[in-house]
Amino acid sequence: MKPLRTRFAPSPTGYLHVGGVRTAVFAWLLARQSGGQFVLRLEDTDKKREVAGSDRHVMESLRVLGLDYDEGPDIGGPFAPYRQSERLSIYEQWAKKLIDAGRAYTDPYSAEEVQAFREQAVSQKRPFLYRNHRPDNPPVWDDTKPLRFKSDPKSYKWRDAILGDLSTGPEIIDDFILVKSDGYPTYNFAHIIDDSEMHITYLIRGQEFTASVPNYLNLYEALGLEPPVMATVPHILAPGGQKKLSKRDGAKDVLDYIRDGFLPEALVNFIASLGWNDGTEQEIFSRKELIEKFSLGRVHRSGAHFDERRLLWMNGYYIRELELDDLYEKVSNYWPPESESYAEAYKKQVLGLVQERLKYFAELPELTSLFFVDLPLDPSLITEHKQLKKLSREDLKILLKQARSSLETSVFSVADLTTRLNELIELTGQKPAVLFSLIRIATTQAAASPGLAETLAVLGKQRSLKRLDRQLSSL
RNA sequence: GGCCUCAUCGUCUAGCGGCUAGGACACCAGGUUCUCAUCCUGGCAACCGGGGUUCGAUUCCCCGUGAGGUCACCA
Repeated sequence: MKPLRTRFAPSPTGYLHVGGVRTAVFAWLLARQSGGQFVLRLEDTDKKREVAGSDRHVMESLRVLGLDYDEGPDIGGPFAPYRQSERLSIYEQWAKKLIDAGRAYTDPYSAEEVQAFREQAVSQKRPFLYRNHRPDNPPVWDDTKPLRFKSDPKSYKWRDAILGDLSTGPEIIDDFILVKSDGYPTYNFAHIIDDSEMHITYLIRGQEFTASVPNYLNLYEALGLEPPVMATVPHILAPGGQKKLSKRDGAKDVLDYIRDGFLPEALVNFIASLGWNDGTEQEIFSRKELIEKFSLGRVHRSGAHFDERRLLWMNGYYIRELELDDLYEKVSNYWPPESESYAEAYKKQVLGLVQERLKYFAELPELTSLFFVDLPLDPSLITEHKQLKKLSREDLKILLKQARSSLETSVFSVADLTTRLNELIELTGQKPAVLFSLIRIATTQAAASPGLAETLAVLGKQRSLKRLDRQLSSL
C-alpha cells in the first residue's frame, strides 16, 4: 500500500485564519494517524496578489499550532522545490507534452475578446464555455499568449471522501488556461502536476474547488496521471450569515489568537471539532486523541458557523486544566507592567486565584492588576451597590472600623481570615452580602475579584489595612 | 440563469426506520457564607415544507423552498 501523503498548499497572499487552517488541520491529522507525510507547498503563481512575508507568516502559523510538516519550502524534501515559482521548468515540460499530444493550444484572443464572449453568454443566460470559441488554427505557443487545455468533454462520476458520490455531465468541461501569458501556470494546472510529482494521495480542500474537479479529471486523463483521493471540506461560515468566513468578515489571523493567549491545543481542538466529531458526546480531544480518532468519513457535509464564544469556553477549559507551574510559564509575557518588581512566588499565588476565570492570557492584566497596584478609589462601587447604597456613611465607617480592628490582629492566612470574617458577621450582625462586599470593595476597588479571604491573604496584611484606611478616610 | 452541493435547538452537533429527538456552547433560574468565575442542579430551545415508500419516518425516494459553491490569464 502506498504511504498516505497529504498537503497544505496555501498561496502566500496574507495570513491564515480559522477557516484556512482547518484544511491544514484535517490534512495533518490524516497524515499523522496513518504514519504518512504532511507536505507544505506554497502556491505563489499570482505575483500580483502575493503579499511579502506572508510565506514566513504561514509557516510560523503552522509551527505554533503544532502542525508540523515533513516537507516544505524552508526544510526541503525529496520533491523540492516546494514553491511553485521555483518549479516553472517542470510545468513547461508537462505543457510541451500536452502540446505535442495535441491536447493544448495557444489562446489567440486578447483578454478583452474573451471577455466579450463571456458577456455574450451571460446576456443570453447561458454558462460561458471557451471551447465554443476554440480557434481552428491556433498560433504556435510562444510564451506571450495563454496556453489552453484542449478538453475532451464527457460525463464524470467520482467519489469524494467527504461528500460521497458525485457526478456531472459534459457541459461543464471546458478549455481552461494552463499557462498564463506571464509564463506562470494557473492553479488548475500547477496543482495537478505538483500533487502528482509529490505523490500526494489525499487531496483535502475547500468546496470552492468541487465544481472544477471534472475539469481536473479530464486533465489527469490527458496527462496520463492518476488523481489522488479527493476530499471536499465544507466552508466555515461567518458568525452572522451564510457566507464563507473571510478576512472581510474580520476573520482573525490565527497568530492573533496565539498572541491573545489562546492555547494551540485548544485552537486545534476547536477547529477540528468544527464539522467533525467522533460520534460520541466527547467535546475535548487531546492532540493524541484527535490523531487516533479523526476520520474524513465523519466530517460534516454542510458548512459550520464559527462561534468564538465556544472557542472562548474551550480555551478557558484548557487553561483550568493546566498545572499552575505550567500556566505560569505560559503567561510570562502577559503580566501587567506593575507586576515587574514582584517575586515569582507572589505572582504564582495571584495566578492561582485567577486561573479559573482566565479565558485567554491577554485578560491577565485586568484580572490581576489589583494585586500589584492600588486601583483608584471608585465611589460608585458603594453608591451603586444594591445593598451598600442603603447604608449611611456613618454605618459604613463603623463597619469598616470594626473590620479593620479585627483584621489588625490576624495572621492573614486564609484559615485565620475566614475565622475573623465569620466572627465579624456575628459581631456586626450584618449579612455577608453587606459586610464582605464592603471589605472586598475597600481592599480591591474592583467590580469583581477572587474570594475575599483568598484575596486578602495574597494581598497581605500591610496592603490590606492600608486600603481599608484609604477607603475609611474617603467616607 | 446552467451545473454541483447542502438542510436537527440561536451556535457546534448525536441520530444512520420505532428514542419522552441526546450532548456541548450561549442564555435563564437556584445552590456553593460577598462580587466575578469555577463547580453542581434545573430550565428554555430543533428535525425547512409537501408528497410518497412503509405497520411506522428526523432517518429512504421525489418535488418544492432556502442556503452555499462555481461558470477568472485568483487560488
